Amino acid sequence: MMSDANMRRRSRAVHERMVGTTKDMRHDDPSVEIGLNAAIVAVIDDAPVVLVINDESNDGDSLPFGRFSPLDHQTLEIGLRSWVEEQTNLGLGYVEQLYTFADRGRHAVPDLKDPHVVSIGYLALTNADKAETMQRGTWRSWYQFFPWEDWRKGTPKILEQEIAPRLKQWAETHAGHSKPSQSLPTLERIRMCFGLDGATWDEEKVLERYELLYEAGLVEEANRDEREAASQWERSDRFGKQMQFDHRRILATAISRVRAKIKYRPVIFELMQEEFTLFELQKTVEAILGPHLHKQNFRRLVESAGLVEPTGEVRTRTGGRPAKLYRFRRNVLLERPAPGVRVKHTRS
Amino acid sequence: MMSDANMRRRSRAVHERMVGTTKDMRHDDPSVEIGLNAAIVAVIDDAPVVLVINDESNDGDSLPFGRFSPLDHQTLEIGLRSWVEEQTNLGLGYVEQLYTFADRGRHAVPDLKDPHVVSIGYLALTNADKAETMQRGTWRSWYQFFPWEDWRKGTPKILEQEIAPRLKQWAETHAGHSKPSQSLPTLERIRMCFGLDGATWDEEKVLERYELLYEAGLVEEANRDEREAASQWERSDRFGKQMQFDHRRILATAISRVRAKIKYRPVIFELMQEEFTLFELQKTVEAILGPHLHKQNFRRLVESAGLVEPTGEVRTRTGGRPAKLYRFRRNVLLERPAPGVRVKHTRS
DNA sequence: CAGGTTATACTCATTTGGAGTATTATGGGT
DNA sequence: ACCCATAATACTCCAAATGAGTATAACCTG
Repeated sequence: MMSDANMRRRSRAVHERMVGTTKDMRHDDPSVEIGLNAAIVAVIDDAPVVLVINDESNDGDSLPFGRFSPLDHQTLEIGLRSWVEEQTNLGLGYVEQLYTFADRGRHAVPDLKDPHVVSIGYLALTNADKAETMQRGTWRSWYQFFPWEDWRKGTPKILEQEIAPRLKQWAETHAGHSKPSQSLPTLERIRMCFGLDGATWDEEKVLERYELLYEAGLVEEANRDEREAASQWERSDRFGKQMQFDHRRILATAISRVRAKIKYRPVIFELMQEEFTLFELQKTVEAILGPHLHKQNFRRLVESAGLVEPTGEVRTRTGGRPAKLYRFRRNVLLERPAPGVRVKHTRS
Repeated sequence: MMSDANMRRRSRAVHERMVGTTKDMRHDDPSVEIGLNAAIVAVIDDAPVVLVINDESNDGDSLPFGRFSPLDHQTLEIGLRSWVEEQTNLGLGYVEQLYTFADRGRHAVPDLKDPHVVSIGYLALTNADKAETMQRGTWRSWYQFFPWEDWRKGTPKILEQEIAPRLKQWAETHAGHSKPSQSLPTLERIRMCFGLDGATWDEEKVLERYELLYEAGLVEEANRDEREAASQWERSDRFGKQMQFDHRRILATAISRVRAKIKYRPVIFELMQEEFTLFELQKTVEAILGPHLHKQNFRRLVESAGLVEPTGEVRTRTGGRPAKLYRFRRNVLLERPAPGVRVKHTRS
């Protein structure tokens, strides 16, 4: 138990310790601001979409973002929910923290008189129902920002035609320039990230792929941040639409996270309406992961895992035999340690 | 491409946007400080240990922590590595961000004139070799802070004797008081978290368990933070040694993360020395997860996954037949999409 | 009511994973 | 030198999980 006096003493101790550890540091730091950014994801008409704020700026869309004020909100997440609701009239259900960035010169404003921003990325999942009440902003397919992630019509053309050759060229010209922290030779990293030359495509490596393209200077943001001469590149969406600040990186992190998470937690149901057919569920999983699932086995998987239960109703006009409707069995949480849609890909 | 003028314009836009979204917020916020906290983990003599700073304070040990200064360090991680090295003379290998907390009244200092602290937790892994060069701080078994996580000698006594009855009692007296965000009834949460009444123990739920004990007021930090009357509890380590601030929560997050991660990424080798026997490897995995592995199957798993290769040498004086030495095959990273020690528990 | 279409059920071969038995190579005592 | 406790390693067995089909059922359209 701690008295107020003790409390205060502790508080001083904190300060001394923290300053003590930074004796070589400058003390006239500009104040730091906390920025919250949300990648709000839904699946609409079998397409994975993210909520973006259209901007007149020519740096592209941004994710909804705002400042966190410690005096107004008890926790980061409460702050996030509050201003998202305020801005877009969209109540968030599932929310999860992604990552905190504070890179200087990457997303912070270079003018030192401006406050330094530490930005905390969040992932939120919602469903088409709730999405309808949304006011500001636009739902945009996330493949507009990451066209190479879209395997719905087979291997994306951009991969072999643009990305692979350009990355390899870059790797050769910059041989040995790879950071020491990167233990893998650049060519191998490229191969692994993009599943080239027989390596398997790992749909979870969204962030790694974006970072690689960034390093290679292929995404618009890299040039922007480098402030290189305007001549080198025409502004182009060839490698996906750009976004403001480091928002495309945050979105990449978000996609990586959802793709990984639906495999071991039943978060996929955050994206579904209350009742759904198994095929609708499959389509939603495929929208997130890529369309590689075997229909019959998917049914078996979901049913035997006890993730769903039939409502008794059916959905007609499916084009064929009517489909039974199901709902999420919230009780799985009580039975299984880590229930998720543990899909593995088919070969074909 | 962006001119400097554009850059500046963008910078203003940022400011307006961010202020715009916070119109109802107070603007005299105290400046915010960024605190970095590191849970530096190793395995020494088959025990999982964490580096703590001994403190004269009666709030217990703390994790190494320091302030992040955006002007001195390019990124958060660079800042972290820099002061850890400075303070402990320990070079960090594997480092991974855990979570960012900014809860008011929980780890922040309550006096508003003190700066608000946003604390970012990191996990770092190192091995006994490197650990020797360490200067300040002490290696302490993490089970001192979480005795109920220690299943090395069967089900921990504290679980059935102390935790289960007290939690259930708490759940009954506080029926219906559970937060709306928690959809599960409290009793069910307790059951799931601690594997009671037939539920399976999930070694990854370290954070959930700690949070539950915190909510129930059983861990020392809860009383400290609540500033309740000193009479209710004698200061006691019954539910694990306390730590300063929210460091025990950060450590819980770290343990959860390592326990999950070794299953799908080969991070276990960060904790090993260069050469090791398969049994040493198993002991290390067990130190992290709990000792539930079947020796023969563990070998099969590790070898068939191609995670290791024999060095050709053997280790004698094992007490029996000499054991072959192995080293980590870094090439697995090039072959398998997500290699890790995918252990599942045995029944017995 | 035929034919197209989708849902659902069922089969089969293979792989994976848990559990146990058998064999081999040391070191320590006698 | 030999016995044996001990640990390492090899091998077997069976059951469950998984990938990939084929077969059947129930709707809609014309």
